[in-house]
Amino acid sequence: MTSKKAPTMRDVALKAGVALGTVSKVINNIPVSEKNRKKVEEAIAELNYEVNTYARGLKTQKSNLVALIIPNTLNPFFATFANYIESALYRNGMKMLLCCAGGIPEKEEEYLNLAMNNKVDGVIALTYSDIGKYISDGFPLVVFDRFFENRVIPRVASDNFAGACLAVEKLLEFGCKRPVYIRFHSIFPGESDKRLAGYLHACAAHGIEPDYLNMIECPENLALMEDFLRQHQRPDKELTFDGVFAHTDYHAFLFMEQLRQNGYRVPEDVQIIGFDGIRKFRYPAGDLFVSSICQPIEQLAEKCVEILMARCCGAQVPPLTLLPVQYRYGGSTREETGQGSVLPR
Amino acid sequence: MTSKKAPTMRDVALKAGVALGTVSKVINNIPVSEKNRKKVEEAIAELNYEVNTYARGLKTQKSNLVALIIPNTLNPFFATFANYIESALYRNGMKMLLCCAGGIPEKEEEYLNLAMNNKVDGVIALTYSDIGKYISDGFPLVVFDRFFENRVIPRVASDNFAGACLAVEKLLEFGCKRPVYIRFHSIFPGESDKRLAGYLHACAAHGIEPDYLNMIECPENLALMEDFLRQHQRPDKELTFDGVFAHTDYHAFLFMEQLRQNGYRVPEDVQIIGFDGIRKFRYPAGDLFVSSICQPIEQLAEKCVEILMARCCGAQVPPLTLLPVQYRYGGSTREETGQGSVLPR
DNA sequence: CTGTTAGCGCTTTCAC
DNA sequence: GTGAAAGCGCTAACAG
Repeated sequence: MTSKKAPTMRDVALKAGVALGTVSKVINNIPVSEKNRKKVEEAIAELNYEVNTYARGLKTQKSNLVALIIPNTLNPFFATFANYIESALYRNGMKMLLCCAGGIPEKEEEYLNLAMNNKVDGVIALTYSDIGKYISDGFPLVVFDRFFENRVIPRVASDNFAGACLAVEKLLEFGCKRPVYIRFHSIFPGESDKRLAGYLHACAAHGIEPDYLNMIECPENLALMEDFLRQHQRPDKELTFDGVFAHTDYHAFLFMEQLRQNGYRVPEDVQIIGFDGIRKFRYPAGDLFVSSICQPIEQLAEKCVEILMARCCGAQVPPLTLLPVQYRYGGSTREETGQGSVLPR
Repeated sequence: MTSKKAPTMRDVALKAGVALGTVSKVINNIPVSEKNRKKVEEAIAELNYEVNTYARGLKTQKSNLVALIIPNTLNPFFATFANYIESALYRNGMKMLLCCAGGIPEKEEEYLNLAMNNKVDGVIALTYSDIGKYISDGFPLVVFDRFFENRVIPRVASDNFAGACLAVEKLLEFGCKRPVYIRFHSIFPGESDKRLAGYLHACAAHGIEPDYLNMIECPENLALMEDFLRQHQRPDKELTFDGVFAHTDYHAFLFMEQLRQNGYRVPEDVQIIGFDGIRKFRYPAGDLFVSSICQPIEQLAEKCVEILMARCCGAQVPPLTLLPVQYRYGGSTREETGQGSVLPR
């Protein structure tokens, strides 16, 4: 089967006793007499014919391929995002080329080039590197979270500002008096930077003195958290804070472990809320690691695809689309109704 | 940039003042006079020329594309596998088309068809459905774990038999007297079925009466574990087992939680070893959920790609390749040297 | 509605 | 070495 040469449109035309163009029309759903359509369809079935994508692509300059650039799929957030991007693309008749660029700028550039040269119809990027310089306006690209100066690239993100406000408000609602923020941010500007603004805004709104760790994400995360902890211990070991909003679930989890190792109880002594909504073992059925402001990963992915499709059709698309986040209980807060892993819908 | 038509080989030839074929030769590294090569290379650089993959594919019937079929990337094992497949393919100059088939047999079939019709150069599949009937021998396919009757498809898997033996031996080494096995298997035959044989073998070798739960993976996992627990409680609530080898880390984790909810301590009262080596938040840096027999996911992925590449070159490849697994401490055993998340290398 | 035909951009003969 | 030319399989434009 593999060894034999695949049948071409010409073979189908011959077998059906019609012209090449007629076969093409049948395949592309262009009106053809019922009689001929039947004949062609039969011939196609008999020969097990399938269109050759190269020949078609050469002609149409369309591939029905979209490249997704993410750092990796080792991180469950990226992996989940990729999963839903693939689903959404598939529903749109597209296939996904996955690029795990993980810190290799040339690899990102290469995939961007694929789009430049019409090998893929578009690119969706969730990337932490300086992608901006490679692309021109009008390029079929949609980015998640990241902001590129002087570039008009449609962006999709969660409402990070509202999410941070929500985190603070939930902590207060559950009895915290002094919520702090532990931030480990990327060096690249993006929507997630607004978590800080949201935290500050919520503090101001509730008359709370803001207090936060503000560091660039680095391998010394743990040591920095340790320092932060020490600096907030009174001589009697009591902490000067009773609530933590962490930049991500990962940081929330690390800090929770650190607090527990130091003899503090979570959520009894300190309540913690993370950001992202990462699950144990499997999204979305698994339990959260910590109580969290959950990003609507599936909807974010769908929105990226929707916007890319619109863009490819030449439609006007909004420069920034923000999707709402949601608080969910995950064991690190004192909310007693807790239903950690209940599905979103 | 995107709006302008991409330069073709003809443009390069014109600019360089050579023939079309000469440009082609330069691009494909076929000997050409130094003078002409220079001219062509300059023209390419100036025009920012890139070969058109469709035209090339139409001619050569090669795409440098490989499809990876997995159920999804929501599960960290699959996601990690996909990540390393992508890396390995990239090192081989290939790009990865990702198909999350998740229970949609038609989707798998469709991607398999891509290979049938030379749209992709090969397929790697980690799938739990009846893929066997769609493929013929000689097809450029490599599968992970799964076994297809009457088909000669190269397979790659972990050494599940040895892994199960190792689990039992580790439990015994750490002081267990009665290790049981909790198995939730797929309905499709594969190498992971050999975990049962391994468990039985190890029991026999150490004069232990085997005792195991043997169920098909289903939504009632938890209830079945609950039943198992009840059936192994003496009237005084003491358990008739003191060690558990679980089919996967996920099942190990669920059972550990259930034991704890029932007042048993892990690892003090019961020690548990899972299978897979799933990490919290991120492979391989994150902590294990439980002590585990870890599959060498990266090496497995690399081996799949290596075999596929060999296969594509028409080389003879082994029908089954088994890679060694490794025990790692993850908190659910009484090994005291415990260094849970130390990297494999 | 149907059949014919001209390329899409490339690789690969084949003479030179 | 090099250049000319024949397609790869398809779509789309055109004449019938």
